[in-house]
Amino acid sequence: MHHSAATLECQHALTYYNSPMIDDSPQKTRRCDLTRASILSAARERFATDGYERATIRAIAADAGIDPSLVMRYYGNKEGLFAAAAEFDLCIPDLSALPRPEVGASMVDYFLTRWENDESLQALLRAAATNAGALEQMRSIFTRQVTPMVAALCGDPESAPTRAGLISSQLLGFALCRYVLQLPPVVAMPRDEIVKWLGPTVQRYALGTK
Amino acid sequence: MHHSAATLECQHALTYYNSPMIDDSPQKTRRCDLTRASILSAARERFATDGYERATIRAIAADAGIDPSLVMRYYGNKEGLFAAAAEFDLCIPDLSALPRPEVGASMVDYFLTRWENDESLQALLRAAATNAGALEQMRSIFTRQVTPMVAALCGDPESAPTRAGLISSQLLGFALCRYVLQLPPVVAMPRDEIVKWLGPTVQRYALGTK
DNA sequence: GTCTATAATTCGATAGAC
DNA sequence: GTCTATCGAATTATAGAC
Repeated sequence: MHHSAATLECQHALTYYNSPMIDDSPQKTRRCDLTRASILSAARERFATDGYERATIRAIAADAGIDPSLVMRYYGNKEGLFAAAAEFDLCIPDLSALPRPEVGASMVDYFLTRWENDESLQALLRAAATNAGALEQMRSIFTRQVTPMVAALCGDPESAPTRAGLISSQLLGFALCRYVLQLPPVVAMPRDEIVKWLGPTVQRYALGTK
Repeated sequence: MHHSAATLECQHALTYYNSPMIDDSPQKTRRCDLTRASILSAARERFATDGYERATIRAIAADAGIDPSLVMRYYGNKEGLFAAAAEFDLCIPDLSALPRPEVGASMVDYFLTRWENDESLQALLRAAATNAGALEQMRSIFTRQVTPMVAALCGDPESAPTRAGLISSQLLGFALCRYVLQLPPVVAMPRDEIVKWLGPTVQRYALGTK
């Protein structure tokens, strides 16, 4: 589902459009919020399917059923819109409590779920090929979320970045082939088969040796 | 629309400037050919670094030191130019003669060399995120070159497409992280270490079991 | 063969009415 | 708050001079 970026932006809007003295505790959903949410939703879909350059503000506004100038009003410019649409947290769960031999399969399973339920990731991957902001965001997620997770798992701060890079190469590569390139046999693979094939690979990258 | 008039234009020019009776076997390099070559070279570089949309014909022409309209004359339109710049053959060598346990490492080693010496591949990967033609070309390479190679290797026509998909996911994913996303630890990995980590993975995808 | 000039679109962004 | 109208810039692509 759609995460926290919308909420953050809305809070910003609330503090701006409401006098500091007014208490808006009843969480009233205003038309403004609906508009903002529909823009973000349409933006995620367009960015995910078309990439950064081909996703036009006009098309996004049309999908959201509003005027293009509203997009500019709420998000400043196209970069700002993309940043809001692609902002998200991997929310990596704590895997260190799991039995060691299961971490590989668990990671694959978790990332598959994440990919299928969040268009932001696809938008980010597609856009990273051409857009500098998207690229920086992918690097940031890798450094601040994936690498620490792997470090906590393998307990070796020295090899953790390399291991995180290897894991990312396999998981991102699979997502690339399945969701972006849509190679037929990769699209056709059932979920349990994916876990059986990729699980041991990720397991070795995370905890094994060369 | 302007179909594949690119090659047609060239042949037209050749038959026009050479009398049908004249034999030009000594491979005389004409100015026309140099121009075409410099355009292609500049196009590969731009498409590889900027992706399809951001690589403009103007910039490519400027890099090649010629007029933008010449690009149109030789390649018809932007799609035609990209097709010409990204067209290539993986030239996969015959690995079936190798000792079985070495095929994984050999494949990784071969693809690494290919990636580092041919900008077309990077151009194709970057462009595939947004351009339909590039996407179709990647699928074509997968179906007509990678899958047959894997089939010949594992001897099982049924599992070959899936195995080819898995191998592609790892190799393309690594290229994505190293050349496009440029994740620091992945960029820093020395070549022998890459082979040691990815070799067994590819080996298992090609010949092993789940 | 190469270049000049420009047509024809398209898009991001702004100003302002209501 | 939302929409109309439009500007300015960038791009692909064409026509034609030399």
